[in-house]
Amino acid sequence: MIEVERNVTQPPRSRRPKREEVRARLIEGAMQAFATKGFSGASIDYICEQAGFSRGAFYSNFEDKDALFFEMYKLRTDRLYARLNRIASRAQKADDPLAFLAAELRRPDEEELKWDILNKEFIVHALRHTAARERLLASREGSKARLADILLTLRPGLAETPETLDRFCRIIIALHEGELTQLGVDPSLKGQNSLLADVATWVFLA
Amino acid sequence: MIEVERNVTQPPRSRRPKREEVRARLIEGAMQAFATKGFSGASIDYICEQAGFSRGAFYSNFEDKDALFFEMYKLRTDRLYARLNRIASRAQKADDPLAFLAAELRRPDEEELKWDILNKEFIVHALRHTAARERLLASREGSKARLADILLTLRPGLAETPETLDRFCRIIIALHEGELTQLGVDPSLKGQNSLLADVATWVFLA
DNA sequence: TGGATCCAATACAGAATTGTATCGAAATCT
DNA sequence: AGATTTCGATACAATTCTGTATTGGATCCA
Repeated sequence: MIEVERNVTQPPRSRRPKREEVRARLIEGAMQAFATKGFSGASIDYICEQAGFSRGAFYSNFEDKDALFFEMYKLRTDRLYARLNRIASRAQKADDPLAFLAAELRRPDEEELKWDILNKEFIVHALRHTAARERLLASREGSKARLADILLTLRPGLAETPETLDRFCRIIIALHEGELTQLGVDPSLKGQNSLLADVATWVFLA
Repeated sequence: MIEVERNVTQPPRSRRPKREEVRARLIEGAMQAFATKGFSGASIDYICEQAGFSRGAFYSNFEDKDALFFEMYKLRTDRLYARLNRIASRAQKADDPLAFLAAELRRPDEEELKWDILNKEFIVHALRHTAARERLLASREGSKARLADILLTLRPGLAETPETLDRFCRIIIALHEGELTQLGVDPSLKGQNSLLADVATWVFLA
């Protein structure tokens, strides 16, 4: 085997990734690994392989697999929040904000479906570990609050009945997650309309 | 150590459990094990421990962990079907069949919540393994069909629009599963009314 | 430039897990 | 009863996984 010659003219561009990048790539690799093998099924070795590092990098950056799992979930949550905020700001300007919201929440990106596996993975994990469950609960309460904000911009009247508002949020979340499950199990449903949209129109009519 | 004396008068009652019982107890133990540790997290050793047998019993009765997992899920499905059939027959006689159905589906038995973990566990597993996904899909189509039967006894008119009927079923399932998730993550919700009931009344009003 | 520091890679020990081979007691058959 | 079959328990070998200790090259600083 002949070694590929290095480009000598170029400055010795940092051949070692920054620590932050190593962390980020490990988290990315963990997403991949957990999505394909599940939390317990993904060995630390396998995660590192996905990320292109050795276990040394892992143990230098994380306490153990749990820690990495939590960081991964946190990242996922941050992105979800960002997305919700984006939707909120755009929904205000939309012609029919309601339809816009339903369509937007539905959008079954491949990316979204992959994340949904991670979401479910974290949920089953949380159902077994109290610490994780409390984190999950807090995170979900955060999402719900953001969703409530969105609803309030659409129907300001709901502010008077926080009880009902909360119920609406829970219904939307339940429908959304339930629909994602169905889509995951039966990909042929992708073409259909969103269940959420159906119910939303009915409910708001009533 | 002094050996405990045996009761000599009693007939030598069969000291070895029947094969069928061994199988059943292993499956029961697997439910326990998968619910507490997850599929990959539950070692065969641990499963056998829960069931009170050694690995010899396991390998004598099942090919591997996957096989046991499928059998367990099958059992779960059978029980769910039985429950749905029971609900169906009782719903027909109820004063307000609709409310009855919602209340019945909701009922957050401890047992039901524990099964829900197994359900989710199987779902995440199925999202990763095509063979499992197809089994799961078939099983869920079965449940949906049974649910459709129930709805038809309540609203015979729906038979004319199978499209809508299917949609109703999917909505109910999505709401139900979504609500179980919320209950699992936040047990303090147990006191509240069923989301399903709310939506059901609204929808059927419309 | 030279030394100190950082940090991912590697080596290693210990534990856990899986699957198979074997054993022996119990059940069944003749 | 004696022989045979059944089947769960045990022993064992091979593999995998985890966590720690060590190493060596890259980076930073003076």
